[in-house]
Amino acid sequence: MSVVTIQIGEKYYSKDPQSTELGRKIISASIELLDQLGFEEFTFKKLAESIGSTEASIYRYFENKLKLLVYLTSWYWAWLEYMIDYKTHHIQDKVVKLKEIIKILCHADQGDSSIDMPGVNTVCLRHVVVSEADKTYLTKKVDEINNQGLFMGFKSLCHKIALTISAISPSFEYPHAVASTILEASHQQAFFALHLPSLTEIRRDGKDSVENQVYRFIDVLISKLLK
Amino acid sequence: MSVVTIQIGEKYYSKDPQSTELGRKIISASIELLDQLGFEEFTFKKLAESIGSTEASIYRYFENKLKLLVYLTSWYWAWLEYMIDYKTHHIQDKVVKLKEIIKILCHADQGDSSIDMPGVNTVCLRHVVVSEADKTYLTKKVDEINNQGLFMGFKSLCHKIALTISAISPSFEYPHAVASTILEASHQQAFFALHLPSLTEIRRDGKDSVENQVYRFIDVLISKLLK
DNA sequence: TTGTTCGTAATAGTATTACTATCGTAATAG
DNA sequence: CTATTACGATAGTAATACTATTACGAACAA
Repeated sequence: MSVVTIQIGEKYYSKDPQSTELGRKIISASIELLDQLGFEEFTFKKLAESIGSTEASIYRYFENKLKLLVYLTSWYWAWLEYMIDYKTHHIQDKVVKLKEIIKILCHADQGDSSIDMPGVNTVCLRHVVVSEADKTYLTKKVDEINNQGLFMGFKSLCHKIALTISAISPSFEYPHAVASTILEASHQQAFFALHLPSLTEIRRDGKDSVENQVYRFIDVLISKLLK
Repeated sequence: MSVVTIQIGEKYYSKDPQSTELGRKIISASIELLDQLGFEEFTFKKLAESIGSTEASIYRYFENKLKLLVYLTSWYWAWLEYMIDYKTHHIQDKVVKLKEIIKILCHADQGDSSIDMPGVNTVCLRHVVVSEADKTYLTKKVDEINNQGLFMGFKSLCHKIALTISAISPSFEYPHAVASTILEASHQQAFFALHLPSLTEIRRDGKDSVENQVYRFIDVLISKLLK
């Protein structure tokens, strides 16, 4: 059990939420409130109430709720990438390595939570990312946010997966496209299993967990693709 | 060149927008305004101004802007499914048929727009669906909307694709999961090519159109998967 | 000790959004 | 000729997404 701090660059916030008690409360409370309410119903006023502070105080840390969501998702991507490095750096066989990466992406390795973060409920954060992360880029502000470099975390993770794909199959022409597709699919299929089950074969009431089923689906997909 | 009317069930609206002049203006204007502003900035007030009507009048047709978006996307799915039927019903070879379906999904067949709709700018609508369609289900209201049967169009399209996949590869265990994945990927990859190009190999400035490149990507994916 | 500065938080205010409710009138249907 | 519907106009409400101003408390200097 190790404790790790994930640093998020200063361009994500107006004031570093990790630097003060109030800031850390904002982060942990916002994760739980976003999970409960969803992004649309979530407001800084409700967040302020839940931690006994005020709206204006929260605006000192984050410009608006979209920026806060971008911060949280970036934290999540950085955390995933850290776990991938930590758990796969020793693996020589590239095929085995990719399988392990997919397992981490799908959270199919929940059991051995060898990395824990103080003040961050990673289970809640995962729910938030599954349901809300796409909203960070499905907005007219994409280009603006992208120009500020705030999608670096996602790009970096995608590139890491793409590199492993290329190592297995150097002639394959779509490593990044496949990487971004499986990243998105790992969330979508889990979401569909819970809310729109006729869109997937993954079942919430099976003997196996949704996470494991999603892992096996993506594993089949990748295995056949790179054969 | 044929003219077709796509019927949308009455559970989608308070008053049928196809039944009046104002209703049809609401539909065509909302597609262009959603394309311009994005879902977040889009309001019924702005829509009313753009067609010289009032907010209250629009509320007579749609409960809220999410329901309007659900209506528009359902229309889009129904239109895609109609085109698939129209263009592939005669194809015997299931592999060829699936390729044709994918071509239609990716809009790689834009050239021969043999089906046109009066009052619906299908190019704009496609943009809106690519950028906004996920928001119809990425909300806390998913289950409510789903219980009202408003995702039927998407499910039906997904099922049609899944059936073709099963016809090619009867033992394959994830036909629906693959169908929903490629449906989503066909939008995402096009979006990434325009806004986050480092997430994909698809390029907007290539010799080939984005649509054609997306088609070839998904075709490679499916071909290797079902071999 | 007193005063100044500084960061932070609470108060209050604004423009906009997402509706709802009521009323009047023109067109239309029976 | 009457009853309905369709629509526009007006008004109003609660909440949202912010912003500007003020008040407070600790730290440091004179």
